[in-house]
Amino acid sequence: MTELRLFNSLTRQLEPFVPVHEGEARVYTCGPTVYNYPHIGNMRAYVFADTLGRVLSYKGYKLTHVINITDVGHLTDDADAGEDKMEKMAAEKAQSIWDIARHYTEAYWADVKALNIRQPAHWSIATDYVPAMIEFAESIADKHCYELEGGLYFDTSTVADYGALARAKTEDGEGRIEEVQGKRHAADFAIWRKTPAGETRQMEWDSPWGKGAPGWHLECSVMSEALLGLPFDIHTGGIDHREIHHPNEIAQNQARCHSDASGANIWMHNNFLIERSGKMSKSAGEFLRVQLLIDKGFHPLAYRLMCLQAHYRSELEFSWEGLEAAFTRLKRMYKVVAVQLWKQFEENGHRPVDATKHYQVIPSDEWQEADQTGVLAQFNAALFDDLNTAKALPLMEEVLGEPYMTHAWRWHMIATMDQTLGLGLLDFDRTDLRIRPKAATISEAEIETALAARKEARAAKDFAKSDAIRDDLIAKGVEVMDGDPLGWDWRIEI
RNA sequence: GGCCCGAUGGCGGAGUGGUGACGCAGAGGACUGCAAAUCCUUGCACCCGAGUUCGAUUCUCGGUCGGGCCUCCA
Repeated sequence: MTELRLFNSLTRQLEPFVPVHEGEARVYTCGPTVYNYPHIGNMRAYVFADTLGRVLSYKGYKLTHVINITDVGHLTDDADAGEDKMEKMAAEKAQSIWDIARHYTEAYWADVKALNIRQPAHWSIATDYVPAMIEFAESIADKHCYELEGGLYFDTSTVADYGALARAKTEDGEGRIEEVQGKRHAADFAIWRKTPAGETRQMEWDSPWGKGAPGWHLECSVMSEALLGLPFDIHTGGIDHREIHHPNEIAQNQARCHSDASGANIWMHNNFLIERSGKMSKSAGEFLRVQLLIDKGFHPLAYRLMCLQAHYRSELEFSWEGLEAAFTRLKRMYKVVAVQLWKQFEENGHRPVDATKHYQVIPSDEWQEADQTGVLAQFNAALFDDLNTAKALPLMEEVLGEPYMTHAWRWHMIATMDQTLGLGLLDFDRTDLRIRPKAATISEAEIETALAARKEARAAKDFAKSDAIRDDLIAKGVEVMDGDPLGWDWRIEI
Protein backbone atom coordinates (compact mmCIF):
# COMPACT_ATOMS: atom_id res chain seq x y z
CA MET A 1 0.00 0.00 0.00
CA THR A 2 1.00 3.52 -0.58
CA GLU A 3 3.35 4.91 2.00
CA LEU A 4 2.23 7.90 4.03
CA ARG A 5 4.51 10.87 3.44
CA LEU A 6 4.30 14.11 5.37
CA PHE A 7 6.08 17.42 5.06
CA ASN A 8 8.41 17.99 8.00
CA SER A 9 9.00 21.68 8.68
CA LEU A 10 12.21 20.78 10.47
CA THR A 11 13.86 19.37 7.35
CA ARG A 12 11.58 21.17 4.87
CA GLN A 13 11.10 17.87 3.12
CA LEU A 14 8.54 15.15 2.62
CA GLU A 15 9.32 12.23 4.89
CA PRO A 16 7.75 8.81 5.32
CA PHE A 17 5.74 8.47 8.50
CA VAL A 18 7.52 5.98 10.75
CA PRO A 19 5.81 5.69 14.12
CA VAL A 20 7.79 5.84 17.35
CA HIS A 21 5.59 3.10 18.76
CA GLU A 22 4.66 0.28 16.41
CA GLY A 23 1.14 0.71 15.05
CA GLU A 24 0.51 3.94 16.91
CA ALA A 25 0.41 7.60 16.02
CA ARG A 26 0.81 10.19 18.76
CA VAL A 27 -0.01 13.73 17.76
CA TYR A 28 0.13 17.00 19.69
CA THR A 29 -1.63 20.10 18.41
CA CYS A 30 -1.09 23.63 19.73
CA GLY A 31 -4.55 24.80 20.69
CA PRO A 32 -6.13 28.16 21.33
CA THR A 33 -5.49 30.75 24.00
CA VAL A 34 -8.95 31.22 25.38
CA TYR A 35 -9.10 34.95 25.96
CA ASN A 36 -11.50 35.58 23.08
CA TYR A 37 -13.59 33.77 20.48
CA PRO A 38 -11.70 31.86 17.82
CA HIS A 39 -12.07 33.23 14.30
CA ILE A 40 -12.41 30.95 11.30
CA GLY A 41 -8.73 31.37 10.48
CA ASN A 42 -7.85 29.90 13.85
CA MET A 43 -10.14 27.01 13.13
CA ARG A 44 -8.28 26.13 9.94
CA ALA A 45 -5.49 24.79 12.14
CA TYR A 46 -7.85 22.33 13.80
CA VAL A 47 -9.49 21.26 10.57
CA PHE A 48 -5.97 20.49 9.38
CA ALA A 49 -5.00 18.61 12.54
CA ASP A 50 -8.27 16.70 12.39
CA THR A 51 -7.66 15.75 8.77
CA LEU A 52 -4.20 14.50 9.72
CA GLY A 53 -5.74 12.45 12.53
CA ARG A 54 -8.40 11.01 10.27
CA VAL A 55 -5.83 9.99 7.68
CA LEU A 56 -3.71 8.34 10.36
CA SER A 57 -6.75 6.44 11.60
CA TYR A 58 -7.68 5.53 8.03
CA LYS A 59 -4.17 4.20 7.52
CA GLY A 60 -4.75 1.94 10.49
CA TYR A 61 -2.73 3.61 13.22
CA LYS A 62 -4.05 3.78 16.74
CA LEU A 63 -4.27 7.53 17.15
CA THR A 64 -3.63 9.42 20.37
CA HIS A 65 -4.30 13.08 19.71
CA VAL A 66 -3.79 15.85 22.26
CA ILE A 67 -4.96 19.43 21.81
CA ASN A 68 -4.09 21.90 24.53
CA ILE A 69 -6.16 24.76 25.84
CA THR A 70 -4.04 27.69 26.96
CA ASP A 71 -5.94 29.30 29.78
CA VAL A 72 -3.01 31.18 31.24
CA GLY A 73 -0.34 33.52 30.00
CA HIS A 74 0.31 35.21 26.68
CA LEU A 75 1.37 38.79 26.90
CA THR A 76 -0.20 41.49 24.82
CA ASP A 77 2.91 43.29 23.70
CA ASP A 78 6.56 42.62 24.17
CA ALA A 79 8.10 39.69 25.88
CA ASP A 80 7.69 40.73 29.47
CA ALA A 81 6.31 44.20 29.93
CA GLY A 82 2.86 43.64 28.51
CA GLU A 83 -0.34 42.79 30.22
CA ASP A 84 -1.48 39.22 30.26
CA LYS A 85 -4.18 38.69 27.62
CA MET A 86 -6.24 36.59 29.97
CA GLU A 87 -5.96 39.09 32.80
CA LYS A 88 -6.73 41.94 30.44
CA MET A 89 -9.92 40.42 29.10
CA ALA A 90 -11.02 39.55 32.62
CA ALA A 91 -10.55 43.18 33.61
CA GLU A 92 -12.48 44.42 30.59
CA LYS A 93 -15.39 42.11 31.18
CA ALA A 94 -15.26 42.50 34.92
CA GLN A 95 -15.35 38.76 35.30
CA SER A 96 -13.15 36.23 36.95
CA ILE A 97 -10.32 35.08 34.75
CA TRP A 98 -11.49 31.52 35.29
CA ASP A 99 -14.95 32.39 33.95
CA ILE A 100 -13.42 34.03 30.92
CA ALA A 101 -11.37 30.93 30.22
CA ARG A 102 -14.35 28.61 30.59
CA HIS A 103 -16.59 30.76 28.41
CA TYR A 104 -14.18 30.91 25.50
CA THR A 105 -13.17 27.28 25.84
CA GLU A 106 -16.79 26.31 25.43
CA ALA A 107 -17.17 28.63 22.45
CA TYR A 108 -14.15 26.95 20.89
CA TRP A 109 -15.54 23.50 21.55
CA ALA A 110 -18.80 24.47 19.87
CA ASP A 111 -16.87 25.42 16.74
CA VAL A 112 -14.93 22.18 16.93
CA LYS A 113 -18.19 20.27 16.91
CA ALA A 114 -19.73 22.36 14.13
CA LEU A 115 -16.75 21.68 11.90
CA ASN A 116 -16.89 17.93 12.47
CA ILE A 117 -13.51 17.91 14.17
CA ARG A 118 -13.17 14.66 16.07
CA GLN A 119 -12.68 14.75 19.80
CA PRO A 120 -9.01 14.24 20.62
CA ALA A 121 -7.98 11.70 23.23
CA HIS A 122 -7.16 14.59 25.56
CA TRP A 123 -7.94 18.25 25.82
CA SER A 124 -5.05 19.29 28.00
CA ILE A 125 -5.78 22.38 30.07
CA ALA A 126 -2.63 24.35 30.85
CA THR A 127 -3.58 25.33 34.39
CA ASP A 128 -3.98 21.67 35.31
CA TYR A 129 -0.29 21.20 34.65
CA VAL A 130 1.33 24.03 36.59
CA PRO A 131 2.93 21.74 39.19
CA ALA A 132 4.31 19.61 36.36
CA MET A 133 5.63 22.75 34.69
CA ILE A 134 7.43 23.77 37.87
CA GLU A 135 8.92 20.31 38.15
CA PHE A 136 10.01 20.45 34.49
CA ALA A 137 11.55 23.90 34.97
CA GLU A 138 13.44 22.76 38.05
CA SER A 139 14.87 19.84 36.13
CA ILE A 140 16.43 22.08 33.49
CA ALA A 141 17.12 25.20 35.59
CA ASP A 142 20.70 24.43 36.61
CA LYS A 143 22.12 23.73 33.22
CA HIS A 144 19.96 25.82 30.93
CA CYS A 145 18.41 28.71 32.79
CA TYR A 146 19.30 31.88 34.62
CA GLU A 147 17.29 34.10 36.88
CA LEU A 148 16.54 37.77 36.31
CA GLU A 149 14.30 40.17 38.15
CA GLY A 150 11.42 39.31 35.84
CA GLY A 151 11.73 35.57 36.23
CA LEU A 152 13.57 32.49 35.07
CA TYR A 153 15.00 32.62 31.56
CA PHE A 154 16.11 29.94 29.16
CA ASP A 155 19.62 30.36 27.73
CA THR A 156 19.22 29.43 24.09
CA SER A 157 22.96 28.99 23.64
CA THR A 158 22.91 25.90 25.84
CA VAL A 159 21.17 23.69 23.27
CA ALA A 160 22.26 22.54 19.83
CA ASP A 161 21.03 24.33 16.71
CA TYR A 162 18.65 26.69 18.44
CA GLY A 163 16.11 27.97 15.94
CA ALA A 164 16.78 25.32 13.31
CA LEU A 165 13.06 25.00 12.73
CA ALA A 166 12.67 28.67 11.94
CA ARG A 167 15.60 28.67 9.52
CA ALA A 168 16.24 32.23 10.50
CA LYS A 169 18.69 33.77 12.85
CA THR A 170 17.19 36.63 14.74
CA GLU A 171 20.02 39.04 15.35
CA ASP A 172 19.45 41.73 17.86
CA GLY A 173 20.82 44.55 15.66
CA GLU A 174 17.51 45.75 14.31
CA GLY A 175 15.27 44.28 16.93
CA ARG A 176 12.00 46.10 17.30
CA ILE A 177 11.29 44.83 20.75
CA GLU A 178 12.58 46.38 23.87
CA GLU A 179 15.32 44.36 25.40
CA VAL A 180 14.76 42.78 28.73
CA GLN A 181 17.56 43.94 31.01
CA GLY A 182 20.10 41.22 31.57
CA LYS A 183 19.05 38.73 28.93
CA ARG A 184 22.11 36.94 27.62
CA HIS A 185 20.77 36.50 24.09
CA ALA A 186 17.97 38.19 22.23
CA ALA A 187 16.23 34.86 21.68
CA ASP A 188 16.27 33.82 25.34
CA PHE A 189 12.76 33.42 26.65
CA ALA A 190 10.91 33.25 29.94
CA ILE A 191 10.33 29.88 31.56
CA TRP A 192 8.72 31.44 34.62
CA ARG A 193 7.36 34.97 34.89
CA LYS A 194 7.37 36.48 38.35
CA THR A 195 4.46 38.60 39.44
CA PRO A 196 5.92 42.13 39.80
CA ALA A 197 6.50 43.16 43.39
CA GLY A 198 3.44 44.68 45.00
CA GLU A 199 1.01 43.25 42.45
CA THR A 200 -1.39 40.37 42.69
CA ARG A 201 -2.77 38.44 39.76
CA GLN A 202 -5.84 36.30 39.59
CA MET A 203 -3.73 33.48 38.27
CA GLU A 204 -0.46 32.97 40.08
CA TRP A 205 1.35 30.09 41.69
CA ASP A 206 4.19 29.69 44.15
CA SER A 207 7.44 28.48 42.71
CA PRO A 208 11.12 28.30 43.62
CA TRP A 209 11.47 31.58 41.67
CA GLY A 210 8.69 33.35 43.49
CA LYS A 211 5.00 33.87 42.88
CA GLY A 212 4.12 34.02 39.24
CA ALA A 213 2.99 32.16 36.15
CA PRO A 214 4.68 29.84 33.68
CA GLY A 215 6.11 31.16 30.44
CA TRP A 216 3.82 30.16 27.67
CA HIS A 217 6.29 27.96 25.79
CA LEU A 218 6.66 25.70 28.78
CA GLU A 219 3.17 24.28 28.80
CA CYS A 220 3.38 22.49 25.46
CA SER A 221 6.63 20.73 26.34
CA VAL A 222 5.21 19.63 29.66
CA MET A 223 1.83 18.46 28.44
CA SER A 224 3.15 16.67 25.38
CA GLU A 225 5.67 14.84 27.55
CA ALA A 226 3.04 13.98 30.15
CA LEU A 227 0.44 12.68 27.73
CA LEU A 228 2.44 11.35 24.79
CA GLY A 229 5.95 10.77 26.10
CA LEU A 230 9.07 12.20 24.50
CA PRO A 231 9.74 11.66 21.70
CA PHE A 232 6.34 11.41 20.06
CA ASP A 233 5.34 11.33 16.40
CA ILE A 234 3.87 14.56 15.11
CA HIS A 235 3.55 18.09 16.45
CA THR A 236 1.20 20.43 14.60
CA GLY A 237 0.35 24.10 14.77
CA GLY A 238 -0.12 27.25 12.76
CA ILE A 239 2.78 28.40 10.64
CA ASP A 240 3.35 31.36 12.94
CA HIS A 241 4.52 28.93 15.62
CA ARG A 242 7.34 27.82 13.38
CA GLU A 243 9.39 30.90 14.16
CA ILE A 244 9.24 31.35 17.92
CA HIS A 245 7.02 29.07 19.91
CA HIS A 246 8.09 25.76 18.46
CA PRO A 247 11.83 26.52 18.40
CA ASN A 248 11.50 27.37 22.08
CA GLU A 249 9.55 24.24 22.75
CA ILE A 250 12.25 22.25 20.99
CA ALA A 251 14.94 23.92 23.09
CA GLN A 252 13.07 22.94 26.26
CA ASN A 253 12.66 19.36 25.05
CA GLN A 254 16.35 19.16 24.25
CA ALA A 255 17.23 20.37 27.72
CA ARG A 256 14.78 18.02 29.35
CA CYS A 257 15.96 14.94 27.42
CA HIS A 258 19.68 15.80 27.38
CA SER A 259 19.44 15.25 23.66
CA ASP A 260 19.80 17.19 20.43
CA ALA A 261 16.54 15.70 19.15
CA SER A 262 13.53 18.00 18.91
CA GLY A 263 11.06 15.87 20.84
CA ALA A 264 8.76 15.16 17.89
CA ASN A 265 9.71 13.28 14.75
CA ILE A 266 7.70 15.47 12.44
CA TRP A 267 6.70 19.12 12.88
CA MET A 268 3.80 20.17 10.67
CA HIS A 269 2.43 23.66 10.13
CA ASN A 270 -0.69 24.80 8.40
CA ASN A 271 -0.70 28.06 6.48
CA PHE A 272 -3.04 30.97 7.17
CA LEU A 273 -6.48 31.76 5.98
CA ILE A 274 -6.24 35.28 4.62
CA GLU A 275 -8.60 37.95 3.47
CA ARG A 276 -8.08 41.03 1.34
CA SER A 277 -7.33 43.23 4.30
CA GLY A 278 -4.47 40.92 5.27
CA LYS A 279 -4.39 38.52 8.15
CA MET A 280 -7.49 37.58 10.01
CA SER A 281 -7.91 40.09 12.76
CA LYS A 282 -9.85 39.70 15.93
CA SER A 283 -10.00 43.41 16.52
CA ALA A 284 -11.00 44.83 13.15
CA GLY A 285 -14.54 45.08 11.88
CA GLU A 286 -16.75 42.08 11.31
CA PHE A 287 -15.44 39.29 13.46
CA LEU A 288 -15.24 36.17 11.33
CA ARG A 289 -16.49 33.45 13.60
CA VAL A 290 -18.05 30.12 12.72
CA GLN A 291 -21.25 31.37 14.33
CA LEU A 292 -21.32 34.36 11.99
CA LEU A 293 -21.21 31.99 9.02
CA ILE A 294 -24.17 30.10 10.43
CA ASP A 295 -26.05 33.33 11.13
CA LYS A 296 -25.64 34.26 7.50
CA GLY A 297 -27.18 30.98 6.43
CA PHE A 298 -24.11 28.90 5.63
CA HIS A 299 -23.67 25.39 6.87
CA PRO A 300 -20.45 25.27 8.94
CA LEU A 301 -19.23 22.26 6.99
CA ALA A 302 -19.15 24.46 3.90
CA TYR A 303 -16.23 26.14 5.63
CA ARG A 304 -14.59 22.80 6.29
CA LEU A 305 -15.00 21.94 2.62
CA MET A 306 -13.48 25.31 1.73
CA CYS A 307 -10.42 24.38 3.79
CA LEU A 308 -10.23 20.95 2.19
CA GLN A 309 -10.28 22.42 -1.31
CA ALA A 310 -6.83 23.89 -0.70
CA HIS A 311 -3.64 22.26 0.47
CA TYR A 312 -2.98 22.89 4.16
CA ARG A 313 0.44 24.37 3.38
CA SER A 314 -0.97 26.98 0.99
CA GLU A 315 -2.46 30.25 2.01
CA LEU A 316 -6.18 30.21 1.48
CA GLU A 317 -8.10 33.28 0.45
CA PHE A 318 -11.36 33.80 2.27
CA SER A 319 -14.34 35.44 0.62
CA TRP A 320 -18.06 35.09 1.00
CA GLU A 321 -18.25 34.14 -2.68
CA GLY A 322 -15.76 31.36 -2.06
CA LEU A 323 -17.73 30.12 0.90
CA GLU A 324 -20.89 30.15 -1.17
CA ALA A 325 -19.14 28.13 -3.87
CA ALA A 326 -18.12 25.55 -1.28
CA PHE A 327 -21.65 25.45 0.12
CA THR A 328 -23.11 24.81 -3.33
CA ARG A 329 -20.58 22.05 -3.90
CA LEU A 330 -21.40 20.50 -0.54
CA LYS A 331 -25.12 20.53 -1.27
CA ARG A 332 -24.58 18.84 -4.60
CA MET A 333 -22.48 16.12 -3.01
CA TYR A 334 -25.07 15.61 -0.35
CA LYS A 335 -27.80 15.42 -2.96
CA VAL A 336 -26.23 12.35 -4.54
CA VAL A 337 -26.05 10.62 -1.19
CA ALA A 338 -29.63 11.54 -0.36
CA VAL A 339 -31.22 10.87 -3.73
CA GLN A 340 -29.22 7.91 -4.98
CA LEU A 341 -27.54 6.10 -2.13
CA TRP A 342 -30.27 6.30 0.47
CA LYS A 343 -32.89 5.37 -2.09
CA GLN A 344 -30.94 2.33 -3.22
CA PHE A 345 -30.35 1.43 0.37
CA GLU A 346 -34.08 1.47 1.03
CA GLU A 347 -34.64 -0.73 -1.98
CA ASN A 348 -31.98 -3.15 -0.81
CA GLY A 349 -33.63 -3.25 2.57
CA HIS A 350 -30.41 -3.22 4.52
CA ARG A 351 -27.66 -0.86 5.34
CA PRO A 352 -24.51 -2.38 3.89
CA VAL A 353 -22.15 -0.71 6.30
CA ASP A 354 -22.32 1.05 9.59
CA ALA A 355 -21.80 4.72 8.88
CA THR A 356 -21.08 5.49 12.51
CA LYS A 357 -17.94 3.40 12.52
CA HIS A 358 -14.57 4.51 11.27
CA TYR A 359 -13.43 2.65 8.21
CA GLN A 360 -9.98 1.63 7.22
CA VAL A 361 -8.65 0.51 3.92
CA ILE A 362 -10.11 -2.84 3.01
CA PRO A 363 -7.71 -5.68 2.09
CA SER A 364 -6.57 -5.23 -1.45
CA ASP A 365 -8.15 -8.28 -3.09
CA GLU A 366 -11.65 -7.29 -2.22
CA TRP A 367 -11.08 -3.70 -3.14
CA GLN A 368 -9.44 -4.44 -6.43
CA GLU A 369 -12.55 -6.17 -7.57
CA ALA A 370 -14.77 -3.32 -6.51
CA ASP A 371 -12.37 -0.54 -7.40
CA GLN A 372 -12.37 -1.25 -11.11
CA THR A 373 -11.25 2.18 -12.17
CA GLY A 374 -8.62 2.49 -9.47
CA VAL A 375 -10.29 5.54 -8.03
CA LEU A 376 -9.78 4.46 -4.44
CA ALA A 377 -6.12 3.79 -5.10
CA GLN A 378 -5.81 7.32 -6.44
CA PHE A 379 -7.73 8.69 -3.48
CA ASN A 380 -5.33 6.98 -1.10
CA ALA A 381 -2.31 8.14 -3.05
CA ALA A 382 -3.53 11.73 -2.89
CA LEU A 383 -4.15 11.73 0.86
CA PHE A 384 -1.01 9.81 1.70
CA ASP A 385 1.00 12.33 -0.30
CA ASP A 386 1.08 14.96 2.45
CA LEU A 387 -2.70 15.16 2.82
CA ASN A 388 -3.65 16.39 -0.61
CA THR A 389 -7.32 16.81 0.15
CA ALA A 390 -7.82 19.11 -2.84
CA LYS A 391 -6.92 16.22 -5.10
CA ALA A 392 -8.86 13.65 -3.08
CA LEU A 393 -12.15 15.54 -3.20
CA PRO A 394 -12.84 15.17 -6.93
CA LEU A 395 -12.06 11.46 -6.60
CA MET A 396 -14.77 11.08 -4.00
CA GLU A 397 -17.10 12.99 -6.31
CA GLU A 398 -16.19 10.60 -9.09
CA VAL A 399 -17.51 7.72 -7.00
CA LEU A 400 -20.56 9.77 -6.10
CA GLY A 401 -21.24 10.59 -9.72
CA GLU A 402 -20.47 7.29 -11.45
CA PRO A 403 -22.55 4.36 -10.24
CA TYR A 404 -20.38 1.81 -11.99
CA MET A 405 -19.99 -0.43 -8.99
CA THR A 406 -22.43 -2.43 -6.96
CA HIS A 407 -24.45 -0.52 -4.47
CA ALA A 408 -22.91 -2.11 -1.42
CA TRP A 409 -19.40 -1.33 -2.55
CA ARG A 410 -20.27 2.14 -3.64
CA TRP A 411 -21.79 2.81 -0.30
CA HIS A 412 -18.82 1.38 1.48
CA MET A 413 -16.43 3.41 -0.59
CA ILE A 414 -18.30 6.65 0.02
CA ALA A 415 -18.42 5.87 3.73
CA THR A 416 -14.71 5.26 3.76
CA MET A 417 -13.80 8.35 1.80
CA ASP A 418 -16.21 10.65 3.54
CA GLN A 419 -15.17 9.64 7.00
CA THR A 420 -11.59 10.35 6.08
CA LEU A 421 -12.44 13.82 4.82
CA GLY A 422 -14.94 14.47 7.59
CA LEU A 423 -17.73 16.11 5.63
CA GLY A 424 -20.34 13.92 7.28
CA LEU A 425 -22.23 13.25 4.06
CA LEU A 426 -23.87 10.17 5.53
CA ASP A 427 -24.99 11.97 8.65
CA PHE A 428 -26.81 14.86 7.04
CA ASP A 429 -30.49 15.35 7.24
CA ARG A 430 -31.82 17.41 4.38
CA THR A 431 -33.05 20.09 6.73
CA ASP A 432 -29.52 20.46 8.06
CA LEU A 433 -28.50 22.18 4.88
CA ARG A 434 -31.39 24.60 4.92
CA ILE A 435 -30.12 27.09 7.43
CA ARG A 436 -32.26 30.11 8.01
CA PRO A 437 -30.17 33.27 8.02
CA LYS A 438 -30.55 35.19 11.24
CA ALA A 439 -31.62 38.26 9.28
CA ALA A 440 -34.44 36.46 7.46
CA THR A 441 -37.72 38.32 7.85
CA ILE A 442 -40.12 35.53 7.01
CA SER A 443 -40.84 32.45 9.09
CA GLU A 444 -40.97 28.88 7.88
CA ALA A 445 -44.67 28.67 8.67
CA GLU A 446 -45.39 31.73 6.54
CA ILE A 447 -43.43 30.23 3.70
CA GLU A 448 -45.28 26.94 3.92
CA THR A 449 -48.65 28.71 3.91
CA ALA A 450 -47.75 30.74 0.84
CA LEU A 451 -46.45 27.65 -0.93
CA ALA A 452 -49.64 25.73 -0.21
CA ALA A 453 -51.70 28.54 -1.76
CA ARG A 454 -49.40 28.60 -4.75
CA LYS A 455 -49.72 24.85 -5.23
CA GLU A 456 -53.48 25.18 -5.28
CA ALA A 457 -53.33 27.96 -7.85
CA ARG A 458 -51.02 25.93 -10.04
CA ALA A 459 -53.32 22.92 -9.85
CA ALA A 460 -56.13 25.18 -11.05
CA LYS A 461 -53.81 26.52 -13.77
CA ASP A 462 -54.20 29.99 -12.31
CA PHE A 463 -50.66 30.95 -13.21
CA ALA A 464 -51.17 34.64 -12.66
CA LYS A 465 -51.91 33.95 -9.04
CA SER A 466 -49.19 31.36 -8.56
CA ASP A 467 -46.60 33.69 -10.10
CA ALA A 468 -47.75 36.54 -7.91
CA ILE A 469 -47.19 34.41 -4.84
CA ARG A 470 -43.78 33.40 -6.12
CA ASP A 471 -42.81 37.01 -6.87
CA ASP A 472 -43.86 37.99 -3.38
CA LEU A 473 -41.70 35.26 -1.88
CA ILE A 474 -38.76 36.20 -4.07
CA ALA A 475 -39.10 39.76 -2.85
CA LYS A 476 -38.73 38.40 0.67
CA GLY A 477 -35.61 36.50 -0.27
CA VAL A 478 -37.22 33.09 -0.62
CA GLU A 479 -36.42 31.13 -3.74
CA VAL A 480 -39.10 28.70 -4.84
CA MET A 481 -38.08 25.39 -6.38
CA ASP A 482 -40.53 23.03 -8.00
CA GLY A 483 -39.50 19.46 -8.55
CA ASP A 484 -36.20 19.62 -6.74
CA PRO A 485 -34.74 16.12 -6.46
CA LEU A 486 -34.34 16.53 -2.74
CA GLY A 487 -37.88 17.74 -2.36
CA TRP A 488 -36.80 21.17 -1.16
CA ASP A 489 -39.65 23.42 -2.14
CA TRP A 490 -37.88 26.59 -1.15
CA ARG A 491 -34.73 28.10 0.18
CA ILE A 492 -33.77 31.44 1.60
CA GLU A 493 -31.14 33.07 -0.51
CA ILE A 494 -27.97 33.91 1.28
C1' G B 1 17.16 46.44 8.50
C1' G B 2 17.11 40.70 8.67
C1' C B 3 14.70 36.10 7.18
C1' C B 4 11.02 33.44 4.40
C1' C B 5 7.17 32.42 0.88
C1' G B 6 4.05 33.06 -3.30
C1' A B 7 2.53 34.71 -8.54
C1' U B 8 -2.17 29.34 -12.71
C1' G B 9 -8.81 31.00 -16.42
C1' G B 10 -14.17 35.81 -13.96
C1' C B 11 -13.25 33.99 -8.56
C1' G B 12 -11.09 29.99 -5.52
C1' G B 13 -7.54 26.33 -6.16
C1' A B 14 -4.64 21.33 -7.52
C1' G B 15 -0.82 19.62 -10.53
C1' U B 16 2.95 18.75 -14.30
C1' G B 17 9.65 18.91 -18.37
C1' G B 18 5.82 17.29 -23.79
C1' U B 19 -2.65 16.39 -23.84
C1' G B 20 -3.10 22.81 -18.02
C1' A B 21 -7.38 18.74 -12.21
C1' C B 22 -11.53 20.22 -9.68
C1' G B 23 -15.30 23.59 -7.58
C1' C B 24 -18.22 28.03 -8.14
C1' A B 25 -19.72 31.57 -11.64
C1' G B 26 -20.74 32.05 -17.29
C1' A B 27 -22.73 29.90 -22.02
C1' G B 28 -25.84 26.12 -24.78
C1' G B 29 -29.32 22.07 -24.29
C1' A B 30 -32.99 18.84 -21.49
C1' C B 31 -36.86 19.39 -17.94
C1' U B 32 -40.76 23.31 -16.55
C1' G B 33 -47.11 26.67 -17.91
C1' C B 34 -42.82 30.26 -17.21
C1' A B 35 -38.92 30.06 -13.85
C1' A B 36 -35.95 27.99 -10.10
C1' A B 37 -33.69 23.47 -8.61
C1' U B 38 -31.65 19.24 -11.09
C1' C B 39 -29.18 16.70 -15.22
C1' C B 40 -26.08 16.83 -19.89
C1' U B 41 -22.59 19.63 -22.86
C1' U B 42 -19.22 23.60 -23.09
C1' G B 43 -15.82 28.46 -23.65
C1' C B 44 -11.82 30.75 -20.73
C1' A B 45 -5.41 30.71 -17.50
C1' C B 46 0.16 28.97 -16.15
C1' C B 47 3.52 37.65 -14.05
C1' C B 48 7.85 39.63 -17.29
C1' G B 49 12.90 38.78 -19.34
C1' A B 50 17.08 35.67 -20.07
C1' G B 51 19.17 30.74 -19.63
C1' U B 52 19.23 25.09 -19.62
C1' U B 53 16.55 21.64 -22.98
C1' C B 54 14.50 18.62 -28.92
C1' G B 55 10.69 20.89 -25.84
C1' A B 56 9.23 24.90 -19.79
C1' U B 57 3.65 26.81 -16.92
C1' U B 58 6.84 23.18 -14.56
C1' C B 59 14.24 23.63 -13.66
C1' U B 60 18.12 28.05 -13.06
C1' C B 61 19.12 33.35 -12.75
C1' G B 62 17.36 38.36 -12.86
C1' G B 63 13.17 41.66 -12.57
C1' U B 64 8.21 43.23 -11.17
C1' C B 65 4.24 42.61 -8.00
C1' G B 66 2.02 40.50 -3.66
C1' G B 67 2.14 38.25 1.17
C1' G B 68 4.19 36.50 5.84
C1' C B 69 7.57 36.47 10.06
C1' C B 70 11.33 39.03 13.18
C1' U B 71 6.15 41.25 19.45
C1' C B 72 1.03 37.57 21.36
C1' C B 73 -1.04 35.28 17.15
C1' A B 74 -3.79 29.21 13.90
